[in-house]
Amino acid sequence: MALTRESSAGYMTNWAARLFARELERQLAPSGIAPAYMPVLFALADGSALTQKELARRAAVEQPTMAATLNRMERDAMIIRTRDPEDKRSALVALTPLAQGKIETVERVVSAINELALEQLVPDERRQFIALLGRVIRVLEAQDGALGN
Amino acid sequence: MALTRESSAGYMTNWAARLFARELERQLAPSGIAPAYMPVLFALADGSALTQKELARRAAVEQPTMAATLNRMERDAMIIRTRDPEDKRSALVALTPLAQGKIETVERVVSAINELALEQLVPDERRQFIALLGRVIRVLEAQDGALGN
DNA sequence: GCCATTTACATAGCTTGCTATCTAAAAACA
DNA sequence: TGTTTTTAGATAGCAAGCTATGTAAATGGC
Repeated sequence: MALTRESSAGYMTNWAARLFARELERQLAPSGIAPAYMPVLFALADGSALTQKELARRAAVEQPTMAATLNRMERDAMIIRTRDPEDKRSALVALTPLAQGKIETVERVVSAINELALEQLVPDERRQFIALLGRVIRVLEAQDGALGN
Repeated sequence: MALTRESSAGYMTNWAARLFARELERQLAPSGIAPAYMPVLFALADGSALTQKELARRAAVEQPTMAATLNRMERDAMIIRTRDPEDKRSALVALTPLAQGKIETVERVVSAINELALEQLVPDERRQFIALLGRVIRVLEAQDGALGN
């Protein structure tokens, strides 16, 4: 079978992800929230404080990626890092009131974009889409875990 | 309804795309081909020469992104740019024999990764997955086109 | 024929991802 | 106790995406 971009799951997934990111960035811009801040925002929304390592795990990104994201969030006054007295290597990250105050807006934006993206799909197809993505992710995660890191 | 990453189409799509990219990079590394080179490789595989603008359109990336990709490909001796005598603003891009010689390998790698990613899905589900991605892309592209550029 | 507009590309600057590698603290163990 | 190993983060360096903006060539009116 012909290998066209339209029939390559990887190419299509990358393409869709870039379109999601563009739209998200556009809609989040006024709030001062960048897309990469979102997993951190949601993880700490309940007022808890977590380590960088735990945040990286939840966002499914590598440690240096999370370090850079937290640096930008700190610059933008979205988080504060406090040295962990129990373990001097690590810091506990918590949201500032500024960030707390933006969570609802972010949730609305995310819902709106998901709604837009899926607007041509009936409820059953939406569930299917999410479920299929989940199954693809599980396979690729297993592969990723199998070789190193 | 709860807004968890597992139920956000955007988050899941981004996650899947990153996993695809990691695996692709790993498997393409020995060949010296970076993932972003692929759309260029396939567009020029027949020996034709295209402008940067046309390559950007086919890869669905912005012009400066394609410019940077072509710079890296030139550095890696994958393409040659020849000034277009008809239009002194533009250059025609063609693959070098080095790049031509890698196309088959790249095709094999792409097929293998798509096969891996979809290995848990039956043929019908695979078609569904690609089709749903296509419909999501179409909606987001329309939105993107509607506001500027 | 000349000026205004459009077009093709270049460049600057930023985000978000990655790998590889370093440092310092904590934990394990001999 | 002292040494080795593991763990948490930091840092360097690169890829690949984006927007905004600049420049030079081509095009389109008038």
